[in-house]
This record gives sequence, structure tokens and C-alpha cells, in this order.
Amino acid sequence: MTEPNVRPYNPGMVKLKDVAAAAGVSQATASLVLNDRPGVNAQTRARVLAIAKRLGYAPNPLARNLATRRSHTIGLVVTDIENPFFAALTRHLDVYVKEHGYGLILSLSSDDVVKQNQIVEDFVGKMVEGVLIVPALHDIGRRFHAFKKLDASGVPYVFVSSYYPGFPADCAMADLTRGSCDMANHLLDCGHRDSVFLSVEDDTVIPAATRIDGFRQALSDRSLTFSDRMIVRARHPDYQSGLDATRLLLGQRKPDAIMAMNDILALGAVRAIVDRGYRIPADIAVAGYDNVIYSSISQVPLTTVYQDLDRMSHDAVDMLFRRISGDRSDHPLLQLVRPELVVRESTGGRNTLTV
Amino acid sequence: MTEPNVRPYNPGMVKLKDVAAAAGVSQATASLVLNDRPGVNAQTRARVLAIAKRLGYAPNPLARNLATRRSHTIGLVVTDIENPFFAALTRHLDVYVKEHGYGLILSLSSDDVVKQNQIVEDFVGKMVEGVLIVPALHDIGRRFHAFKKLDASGVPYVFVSSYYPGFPADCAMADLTRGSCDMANHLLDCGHRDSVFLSVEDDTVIPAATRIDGFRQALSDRSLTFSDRMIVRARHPDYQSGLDATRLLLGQRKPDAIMAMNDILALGAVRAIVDRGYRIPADIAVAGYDNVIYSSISQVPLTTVYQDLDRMSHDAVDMLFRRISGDRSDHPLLQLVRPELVVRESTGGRNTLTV
DNA sequence: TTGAAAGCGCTAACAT
DNA sequence: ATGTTAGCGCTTTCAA
Repeated sequence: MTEPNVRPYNPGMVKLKDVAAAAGVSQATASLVLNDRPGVNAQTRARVLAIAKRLGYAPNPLARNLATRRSHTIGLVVTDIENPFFAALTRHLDVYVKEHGYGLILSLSSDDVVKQNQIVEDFVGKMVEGVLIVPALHDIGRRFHAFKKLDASGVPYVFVSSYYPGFPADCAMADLTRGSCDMANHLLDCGHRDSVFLSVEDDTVIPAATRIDGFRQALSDRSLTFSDRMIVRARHPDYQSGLDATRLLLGQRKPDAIMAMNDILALGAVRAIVDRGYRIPADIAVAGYDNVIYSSISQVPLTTVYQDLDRMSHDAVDMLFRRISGDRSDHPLLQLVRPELVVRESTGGRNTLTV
Repeated sequence: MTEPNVRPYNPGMVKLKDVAAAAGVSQATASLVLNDRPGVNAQTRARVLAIAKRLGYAPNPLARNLATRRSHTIGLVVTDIENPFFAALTRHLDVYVKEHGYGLILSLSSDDVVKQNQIVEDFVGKMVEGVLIVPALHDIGRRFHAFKKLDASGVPYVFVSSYYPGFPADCAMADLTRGSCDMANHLLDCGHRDSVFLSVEDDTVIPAATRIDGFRQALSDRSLTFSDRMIVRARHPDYQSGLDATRLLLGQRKPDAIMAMNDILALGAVRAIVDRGYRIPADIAVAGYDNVIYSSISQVPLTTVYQDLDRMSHDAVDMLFRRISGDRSDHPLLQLVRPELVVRESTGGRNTLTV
């Protein structure tokens, strides 16, 4: 904790008052001009503009925001920016938010619900006009209640890529169940009868639960029975956790396929499998989810599910701005994009690098 | 461009005035209490605290920042968050900044200098107390001049991972020349005499120039001569650009090794090489830089250079806070971390997944 | 078309 | 120990 002893303040900054004075008009008039709003003489307008430019005037957004109670910025919380899926999602969201003429501020929750809530409250304090949330999943059971400050503030928010069950709010995401069902069917088509689903610790969270649903559905469609031993739980949905969980699993038994919740987890699984001397897909098939670029350039190219990130981001930003524009209709919207199976070598698809 | 027609303002928010009134004290006293500063009776303090809590008081940071001209936040601009190296860097910076009790706001420049400058100016407006810059590289020749607003504002900043030549400012980065020299030597040791360095369009930028220096140095140490045809230029330092540039190169000639500026570029090269039917490293060896996780799990594990991200982030944040704390000593600091060669299969190292 | 003045929510001298 | 007052830099009624 450093407590700086000087204030980083530059008294040389030219302010509205200076411009007004130099132009010989009132602050009010100068303000009108600089926000180019009607009701001011063309002459004066020109003069003020010129002066402002010459003086290098830049408005102080803080002051402006305080006065208008509008910040023209959107807050985004992301769990794990090192997951390329979220990195790409972030980039797309950034683009769309900026298309609306808004700025984006981004903060990382590290998959920690408590941090996530702090971040969101901080956003409220910074007077963001809307919040985009890529929900943290870890250990939410005991710690997730609601977004009290956020709800109280009236700042609209939408979930992206996932949401919290029993917590009604707008959300843009992919039809995970469907993608998962397609994947499970693909695995079954390949003849795998002893598949394992690689999930996260708490598999009641949406990204896990929906995919498990798809998995079960595929089984039951063929009158096969689902059992809990088909689920293996990684600590977090990241590489290291995928590696660890799979190592543990393989120490106990060898399934004939591993279907991971996402590509990064799957890549961790690949590593564990290879380390142990098994071949993919001959000994164990592996499937991921998300179609991140690295799934195609992995040691063994990964069968995966593509989600239209661009579309999803567009939907999310769209929903958010609809709310910001005053739409307070009570039914939370759920905007689903349709997933698509991408078959590669890891499940015995052609040995190809084709995207 | 959406222009919302309602203001997302919640008049129900309890403010300092309310707390003061309810507690029967002045705003000043309430303020002292809530910033827990000395000079107020324990009784009153307790009462105010209780009231504040009961009322659910939360300070308005905007107002506070405006009044104090301190925001307790640091701005970070990153070029390409989809590059895992920068994603990891971002995470580390986030951690260290928060350790100082500061918040971090992150914005993406997409390797565009103009956007970068806008972002930085925006930061100044938001009254960040310091700025961390992962410099954009694209097309800076014609467009990079300086950070006028930033310099004028007096807000300290430090560059991370790279800087702008001829532009004196603090910087925390790796000794790129050394890492590159080590790598070039490794390639030469492997017997490659026709290596190509995969750079970016403008190879006078630091990340390119320093590495090229190392490359030349290794050559000249063995009395080999450097020629410009050993340089190939990708548009951006990203996957697609690496793929495109390598495709183009292979359409013309086949070198015996490609040494890329970073891992992602190298992964693009791998793809182009494999697509064209060459084997790695038998026909063409490939080397990357950064040691991102994906370099080890690539189709062919990549020889690369490790940079201590954690250390680098620590250094950067440290330098920044030193400045924030008032150190205005004029000599820009350059803090280098020592790189380390990581040999893997792509240059004929053992066929291993060992990190 | 323009200006005076109040206010956004908070902090910080200066009095008391 | 507490209250009064004057800002921070901007917007926005309301009058002129």
C-alpha cells in the first residue's frame, strides 16, 4: 500500500472558465458552444471555438459526469482474460460499445465472485451507464447472492456467455445445451460408450449444467443411462485445472473419450493424456468447446464447438443499450446464438488443420 | 450511435449530506469519519458510522475524485489482448496495481497508435494517477509524435514490454536483444545458415529492432554476414499475419529456419509451413518468443524465449508508483529482465512437451 | 442570444 | 472536536 504524497494535479490545465473569459462570454455560453448545442450566435460560436482550440481546452470528464450524471462509459467484468475465448469476446464487445460512442472499462474478476461484486460496485461508483458481465463461476454456491448496489443504482446490466440460474437478467449467449448435445452425439457416433464430461467444481453453474444437460440428452436419446461417474470436476475452467483433473482421472481409470467444457480445459486434458503415453484419439478421444484458435493448432487438433462470438457480442451490447435507452420491460431477455460442431482429429475426424 | 433519452440516475442514492443530517453532525465531520481520519470524537464517529451503514451510504467516487483530484486508479492500454502474452501481462499488472490499493482500467488499442493516443487522453480526463502503456507498433512512423496531453497533464506513465525509440520514458521490459541473440546462436548451432527473421512491417520499432540486433550480432560473432533478405515482414504481430507472411515467403523460397518475433507469429508460420507440406524441423525449423502456454502445446512444440512476466509487471508497477509518489528525477529508467532460451521440438530439440 | 447563479456530491481550509 | 464556507469544473435552469 503506497500512499503518494503529492497530488498529480496540473494547475496549468485550461478550464471552461478560462475559455469563457478569453472569449468574453459567460461560462454558460461557452458550455453551449463546446457541446455544440443550438441557441448561440454563429459569430460567438466561432470565436469561442477558436479560443478553445488555441488554448488547447479539453473538458474535464469527471466534472462533466458529476454534473450530468452520465459517463458515456460501460463497465465490463471478465473472469479470465487469459482464456482466448474471453479475450476475443472482450475485443468484440469493445468494438460494439465504441460504435455506440461509449467508452469501455474492463476489470478482471479471476473467476472470483467476491472480486466480481467489488468490481461491479466500483463501476456503479464510477457512474458507468451499463455493465456487461461475464460471470465468475468459482464457488458461487455460498457466495453469490445478488448485485445489491447494482440493482439499487438502477444501472442496467447484461450477462454475456452465461448467467446465474434463478437470477433473472438479460443475457446473450450460445445455446450451450444444443452444442453439447451435438458433440455428445458425435462422440457416440464414433463409438465411444465410456465418455467423461470434464466440468468444473460446481456443475450447477450454467456453463456446466447446460452442457451436462446436452450430454445426458444425447445419451437418453439412445436409451443409454447417465451416471454421475461420467462427470469429472476441474477446479477452474483453465489449462492447469484441466491438466490436473485429467491426471487424477487417468490415475484411476481410462475412459474412451473426454468431452471438456471448453477448449482450454481440453488442451490441459490432451497434455495429461499424452504425458501418460496414451494416443489421441486411438486410446482416448478428446473434445473441446469454443473453437478458440489454439484448438486448431494444438498438438492434436481439437474437435470443438464454434460459437459466434461476434454475434453474441453484438446481441449483448444491443440489449444493454436498449435498456440504457429506457426500456425497462420486466421480462429478462435471453438471446441465444446457434452453436456449430467443428470436427477435427482429436475425435478421429480427418487429420487436418482446417478451421 | 445511440443517444439514450433517459438518464440512468437514481435519486434514491443516499449521500453524505443525508448521513450528516441523520447523525446530526456537519458534512465535514461526517466526511472525516467516513475517511477515517483523526480529529473526531469516538462517540460521534461511532454514531456516524452506524448511521452510514444503516442508510447504506456509498460515497460517490466521481465527486470525491473531482474534489481531491485523485482517483486511485491506473490506466492500462494494451495492443492486443488476444495475444496470450499480453493477456498474462495484463493479469499480472492487475494484481500488482491492486496490491497498491489502486484500481485498474484497461483499454485496447488494437495496435493502432491513433486509438492509443485517444485512450491515453481519455485516461487523463478520467484523472487516472498513472498510465501503463504496452505500446502499439503499427504504422507508428508517420503517426507517432508524443503524448501531448499526457505530458501536459503531468500524469506519470511507464512503458511495459517495449517503448518508443527516441522517446525518453520509464520502461520495464526484457532484454530482447540478448534473448534474440541466444536464439539465433541456437539456430546456428543447429546448423541453420539460411534463417529468416519474421518481423513486423516497420522493423524500426523496439520489439523488432532489438531482436534483429540480436540476430545480427549472433551472425557477426561467427563472421557471417547479415542481409536484408533475411527479414520478412508481417503486417501485425498476430497469428493471421504470421500465416500470411509465411505463405508469401514460401511461395518464393524455402529458408531452413524461421525465427519469429513472437510465439503467435511463429504459430502462424508453423501453420503455413505444415500446409505447404514441409516438415518441422526437418525441412524448416521454427522459433518463437515469449513462451506463451500455446507454444508448448502446439502441433509441434515451439522453441522460444521465456520472459519473466511477473517480474516485469512488478518492475513496471513499481516504477510507476515511484513516480506517483513524487519521484520526478529526470533520467528515464529502463528496467530489464533477463530472458531464457527454451528449446523444444520445433528446432530439433527433444520431442517433448516439457515446459 | 446571453448571463447569473445554483447545483452535482464531495473535500479542505479556516473558524469556532 | 465540530461547524462554516468555499471550492473541484462542469451543466442547466431561469432571467434578462
